Amino acid sequence: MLGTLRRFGVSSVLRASAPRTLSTRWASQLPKVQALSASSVLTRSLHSSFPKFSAAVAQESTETEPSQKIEKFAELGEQGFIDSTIIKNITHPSRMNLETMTEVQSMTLREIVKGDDVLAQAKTGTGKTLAFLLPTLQNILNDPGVDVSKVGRYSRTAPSEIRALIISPTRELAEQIAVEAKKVAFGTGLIVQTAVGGTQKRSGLMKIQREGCHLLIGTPGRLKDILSDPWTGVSAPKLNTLILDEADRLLDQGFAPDIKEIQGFLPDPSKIDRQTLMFSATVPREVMSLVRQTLKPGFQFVQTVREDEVPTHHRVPQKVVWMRGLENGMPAVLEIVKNYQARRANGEDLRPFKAIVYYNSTAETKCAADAFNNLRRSYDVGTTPLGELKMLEINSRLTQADRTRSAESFRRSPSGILFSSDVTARGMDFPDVTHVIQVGVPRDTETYIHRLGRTARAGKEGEGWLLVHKGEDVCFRSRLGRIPIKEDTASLPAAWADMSQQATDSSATSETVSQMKAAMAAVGPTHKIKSYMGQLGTIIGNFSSKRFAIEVLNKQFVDGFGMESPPQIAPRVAQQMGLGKIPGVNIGTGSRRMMEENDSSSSGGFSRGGFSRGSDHGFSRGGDRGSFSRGGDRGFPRGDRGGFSRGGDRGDRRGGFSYGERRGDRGDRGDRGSSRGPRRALEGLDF
DNA sequence: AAAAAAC
Repeated sequence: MLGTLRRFGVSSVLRASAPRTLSTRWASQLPKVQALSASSVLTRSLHSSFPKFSAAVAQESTETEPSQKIEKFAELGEQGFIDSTIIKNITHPSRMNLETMTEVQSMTLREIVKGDDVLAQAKTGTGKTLAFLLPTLQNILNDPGVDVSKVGRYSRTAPSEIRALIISPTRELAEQIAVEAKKVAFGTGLIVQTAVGGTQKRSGLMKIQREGCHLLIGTPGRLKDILSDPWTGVSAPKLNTLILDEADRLLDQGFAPDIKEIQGFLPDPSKIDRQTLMFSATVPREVMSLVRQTLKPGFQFVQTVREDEVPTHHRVPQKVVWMRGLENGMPAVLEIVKNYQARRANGEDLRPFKAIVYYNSTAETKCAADAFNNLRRSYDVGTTPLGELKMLEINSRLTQADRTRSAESFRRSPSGILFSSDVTARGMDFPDVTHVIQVGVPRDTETYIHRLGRTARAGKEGEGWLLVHKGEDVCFRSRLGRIPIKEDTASLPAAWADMSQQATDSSATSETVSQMKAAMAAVGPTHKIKSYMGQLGTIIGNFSSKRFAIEVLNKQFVDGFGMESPPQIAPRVAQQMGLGKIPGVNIGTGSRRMMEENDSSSSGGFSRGGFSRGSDHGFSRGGDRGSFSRGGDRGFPRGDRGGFSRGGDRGDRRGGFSYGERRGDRGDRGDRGSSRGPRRALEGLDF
């Protein structure tokens, strides 16, 4: 277990009398406040798992000015505290061109150089990456065992010289961190390498073997792969620093086992003392016990987010718009674009429109990207406000090459729209994003916060939009009730248009709706079916009843996608989801066949409503991998899908009687009478 | 049937 790896750290004295059972291991320690340094900033040494601990330290003055001393990078060099080459890389105008440290950077620097374990929470876009890279690279330089000298132009570093490992939840984020690390390390002789999935394993390994490695950055799967394989020659016998970026994500259900396994491949911390660093903008209370088990007792908890504050930016106006139907989502997005472009054309001093549109499933991103591409083609490219916008798409079902291309293209582009799944939700730094638009209630509070954080970075402005079906208002309130989101009932009439009717007037909104309808009609039927099924999986519990949810999805399929009738759901799937007796559910196996036929005759055959055919590359191929459970349930007895449901949210348990019941929202509901307390803490403070 | 992440 994670905890055992940490038990022999610095505080082994404290550990000696601790009970060995997991549940009580840390509970015997007393709370202790170590530092409370600024009105808006907290640093604490955590020893406690006692609830209500935060009350003891909540003595900061309520309002304002960050009394934290402003620190310059240059001073760190003058003091001889940080290597002069590193400082030059950071400060030189032709390089990173940074002058002053951000709060999180200056609050964690000395702790990390000292060797303490640190959990740091700071808002999105405030320089967390540099906060852990700078001291970590300095620590490697300080290590007397590290030789950065060269023979000619060749490094003498071996692949077994890895001193620090950084784990990231996504490939693109790992690459982004590596780019920044190489900038900081330039000219120091320190070697930075990456290990992520979707790339040639062999060539990556050869590069590490040839050049050596001090700092390795990667994603869980590939790291596990190469560290567990003795043939790779890549090992980390001298590793003394482990960094979890987006730590709460890496410690949640999906990733924790991988992280645990990776820790098992690292040197025994009782033999080689290891520093562990965790960074994130969100630290929900659910992960705190895992944090405590993974960090040394007495670790520093640095927060630059005030206790009573939700970790979103006050700079970002956030709006929620209620939609009449799910089919109104795309017209509403189009209306946001048009409204903004009209204001720009009117002479308002606005930056070029650069937006990320988030969906909860990959298939939705595909449908939206295809539809907007259809629409864009119908404009005269480059001459109209919409035609000049680049339409891009990114999700995990694309090939890695396409993912990289989209991300790079969006990063470089001054304007455009990126239709994205949650691959880009965390950590990604696309410069100058003006809008973050989220369609549908995000799966949890943290997801909302991180997506929103793709805008208003590094002191810039931005705006946040959330488009939600009116029937999801209860779900919205329970999941996002504490976030300062304002209702906007005026800006987007397209969100409330009745799309079952052909518009008779000639208003701008009617035009927007009919344009979008035509563009959606031309999207391939396979994508529409997958979108329906994808949404089925994510939103059914958001509505007050399954019947209601099905009705809403069917309406989108017909009135929005322009399809004849709702897609067929396989009987077994329907039963699994407790949809067997729900009115409106179209039970049958026709959808699969339809998609397979459509996929195999790849160049169409379906009418595409006057638009040129959208490119199908990548998606349909990848789509076969996991969706629609082809062979996915082989080996499981019927009705037991091996941990498919998280427990408690399957409606079919009670013989299909599920009408009116609602899913538990992963415990963040507050009306369940559970012993977990009223709700999870956004700030991670009131644990 | 629903993000992500290894071949």
